[in-house]
Amino acid sequence: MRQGLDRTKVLLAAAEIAEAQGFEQLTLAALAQKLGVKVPSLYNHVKGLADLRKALALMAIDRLKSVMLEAAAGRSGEAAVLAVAEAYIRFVREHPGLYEASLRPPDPLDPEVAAHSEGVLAVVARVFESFHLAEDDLIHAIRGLRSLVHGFASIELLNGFNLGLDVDESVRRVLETYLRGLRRGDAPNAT
Amino acid sequence: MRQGLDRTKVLLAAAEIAEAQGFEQLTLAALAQKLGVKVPSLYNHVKGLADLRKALALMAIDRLKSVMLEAAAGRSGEAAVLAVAEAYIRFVREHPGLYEASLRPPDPLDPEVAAHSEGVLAVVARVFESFHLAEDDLIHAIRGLRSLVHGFASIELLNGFNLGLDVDESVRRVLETYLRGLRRGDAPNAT
DNA sequence: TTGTTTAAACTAATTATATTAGTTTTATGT
DNA sequence: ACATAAAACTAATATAATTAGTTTAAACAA
Repeated sequence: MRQGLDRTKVLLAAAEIAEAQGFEQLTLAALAQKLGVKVPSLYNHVKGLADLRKALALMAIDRLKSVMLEAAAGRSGEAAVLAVAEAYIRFVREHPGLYEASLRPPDPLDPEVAAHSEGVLAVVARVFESFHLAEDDLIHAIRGLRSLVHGFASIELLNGFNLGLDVDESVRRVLETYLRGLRRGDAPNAT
Repeated sequence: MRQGLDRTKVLLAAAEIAEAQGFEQLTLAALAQKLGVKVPSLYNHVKGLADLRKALALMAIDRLKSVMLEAAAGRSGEAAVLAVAEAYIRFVREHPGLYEASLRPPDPLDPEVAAHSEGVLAVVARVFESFHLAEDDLIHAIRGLRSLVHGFASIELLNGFNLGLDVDESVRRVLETYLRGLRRGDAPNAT
């Protein structure tokens, strides 16, 4: 039976499975069933599971970049940093399966994956522009913000925050704390 | 042929595979081969792959807690926080396979896993004691430090820091920035 | 020492997944 | 109407996990 599939439809269906059932549950078997097709037919559209996962990672990275860009639009300074960070965390909450796909491409060193990731980094760098940091300070600051946001989102994803305290409040506080530290000491401390 | 295996030997061999070849490569097939035994024989010692992964997660969490405790010994205040955070990051660098095992137990909500994780949290809480934070502030501060440290270590693990700048320097800077922010504003900002 | 018991290992079979090779079918365009 | 190319198929292979049931060897008791 002809289903009229193409690579895009396959990828969208894969994303739906990852979203609804988790990244681990995305198998070619599940995907073929969802599309009403036998497993080998998928090979007409993707080269295999690895190719599928890589494509999904690229899609996820691009979507993340989009929501970050939207959050940054029309804002500057600390407000922009906060908005971007919160958009990132919201994305992970709303699309846990996709986010996991973005973190686990078959080969993290793949140049194409790296290039798309750079795009996300560029947004962060842009948002820090108005801070007028020295080149090295800027890089350290970006690494810190990335760590904070990725770390927070990942722990939330793994159900790591067991205590009852409001998580959104934590996001705000933690970001404020980091920005406060940045504000009063972008130069390294003499130790 | 009798190999004289027991659960402990099986777990240690599993840890070695995870360390040397990565968490994903830890299969019952690889483990059986390493131990000179057929796959089904492993079922005399572990209930299956899920049980093996859970046991490995518990082992990893406990070892992480140990290195954190050692780092905290004899220190207090910010020095203790820094030492614990750096020990955490060092552990992830030296034992990436085990760390990944600690992050991906078959069921993250399993009570036993949760209990061991609490142990790690308790170390962080202890190290923050001398900061004399209000209860809520303490929880937010812990969440922030965890996010920062876990985020940094994970990104490093995924080869996410592509730029050439020294990563150890980043660790120091980022932690200092966070602590500085904490120092000058443990009460929430009026917004 | 001999015999019994138990745990450790085995063989055999089942299920699920991914992959490759080679074939049929169907839509499209000449 | 026919040729082509893409999309789907069947069949077969390989790897992994798991379960059931059997053999074997070590440990212990009579």
